[in-house]
Amino acid sequence: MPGSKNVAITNRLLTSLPQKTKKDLLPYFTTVELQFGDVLYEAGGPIRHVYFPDDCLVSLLTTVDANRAAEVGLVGNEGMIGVPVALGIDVSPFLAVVQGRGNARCMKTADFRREFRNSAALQSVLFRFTHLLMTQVAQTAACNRFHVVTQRLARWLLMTRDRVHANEFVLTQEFLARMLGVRRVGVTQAASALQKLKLISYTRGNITIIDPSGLEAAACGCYEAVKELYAK
Amino acid sequence: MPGSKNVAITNRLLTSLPQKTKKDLLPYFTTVELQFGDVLYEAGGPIRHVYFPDDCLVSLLTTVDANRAAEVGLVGNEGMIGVPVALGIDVSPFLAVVQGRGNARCMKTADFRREFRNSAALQSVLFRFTHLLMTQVAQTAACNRFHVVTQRLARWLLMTRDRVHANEFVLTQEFLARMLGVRRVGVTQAASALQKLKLISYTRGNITIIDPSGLEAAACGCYEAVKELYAK
DNA sequence: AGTATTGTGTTCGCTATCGCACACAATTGC
DNA sequence: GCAATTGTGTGCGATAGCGAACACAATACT
Repeated sequence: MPGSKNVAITNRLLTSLPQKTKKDLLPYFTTVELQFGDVLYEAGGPIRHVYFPDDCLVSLLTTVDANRAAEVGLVGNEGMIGVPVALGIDVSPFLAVVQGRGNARCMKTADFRREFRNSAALQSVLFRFTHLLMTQVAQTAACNRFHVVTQRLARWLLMTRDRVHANEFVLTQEFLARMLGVRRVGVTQAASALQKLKLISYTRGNITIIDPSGLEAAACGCYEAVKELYAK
Repeated sequence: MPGSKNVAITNRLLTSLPQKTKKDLLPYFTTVELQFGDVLYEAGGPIRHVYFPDDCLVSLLTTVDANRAAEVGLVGNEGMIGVPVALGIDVSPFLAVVQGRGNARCMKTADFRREFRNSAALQSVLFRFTHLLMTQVAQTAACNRFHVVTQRLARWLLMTRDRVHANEFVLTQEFLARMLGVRRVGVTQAASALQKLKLISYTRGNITIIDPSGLEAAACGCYEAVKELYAK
């Protein structure tokens, strides 16, 4: 944990806080650079720290057995990792894995809990985010039920785009398969279909969104449904 | 809303509250008898009241389009309908439909919000339930992804059993199909398979669980995973 | 009693996805 | 520079679930 404290905070939950609240919190934060694949919480494991992403991206996965898991939530700088703490719980139901490397503000759970109790502003912001996350998870449940891989892949790419604020990101089909809970081959086929439509292009370990609005059309309505809620 | 105020409260969130908190709340409650099919909230609609089921059962559905929806949560007397209110939101992301008739305690959202602010005990209990609901929804997302209809049906029957505290309930395959987000025929086949295994039996509009533990074995692990969490 | 409605069972062809296996290309490490 | 590893493409048969259509049984209506 390098002591680089003077980098600007871009996490939107934090920036939306009143100055005073932010000042109170700052002393407890450390800045960490999260790496691709870092596991922040195991499923059913303790929540020792909470994280506010600045420019990294974290996936929340629910596991059904040893080698099967599906992403149920995706959190970037619009949110926080460790929502259960806001609800008084310090065990994570999810496996939280870093999907896009970058910085995050990190705080010990105990410190956060104490500050949280004392700040109505912080509570308000976090409860709102908790609600959004719940909605996102629920939409994913329905989406998993009804939509085909190509649509879900398109949705996933768009969600990621919104959170990393870039049209290009580094990830393998193998990884995508894990997130979507499908075979790697399924991703190859879906991605290849999207590429044929000139919506995306990809090379080894790298995907670029060429036509965002076209991709939206190829995605299921779940993307827009959730996006609209986040917009508020 | 008949003024039958002197029926014993059996909702477990309410019974777990300290006497004083309960006393404070009571004046604001009315007892309502919810009927099968009653819509408590539309998806995206206002939350005008919150409900604490005594012996009714409510399904939370996420819709993906006009005629497709899937159940993402099931709430009986262990919970509350209107969780977003605890998070400061008064719009429901879910369609909330009464699935099993019975009584519930009902309170105006505004009254509840006020009492909620003033009671740490109430907050604690409800935040814990919010967390459980989040977990349940997430498990459903993964379950929808990986498990076959027969397993999901078994899971659903067991979850319902736990919430109505009975082995027999009134519901049609058509209804089950809506909840699980599959064709009615899919339910017929799954139910018929379970019946052949002597785990359940059913007649027109009526299902009986014959062998609960056998049914657990036929269900996916999602059932137990969530049940264990609720047990605490 | 007779009719309409509702609930359940069955069949048909079709598609998405699965699991598996193998080929090949690009990158990494020595 | 060569071998090992990693990422992607393709083909195979199998299967779960889909949409649609139809048959029949039980209940409700009048």
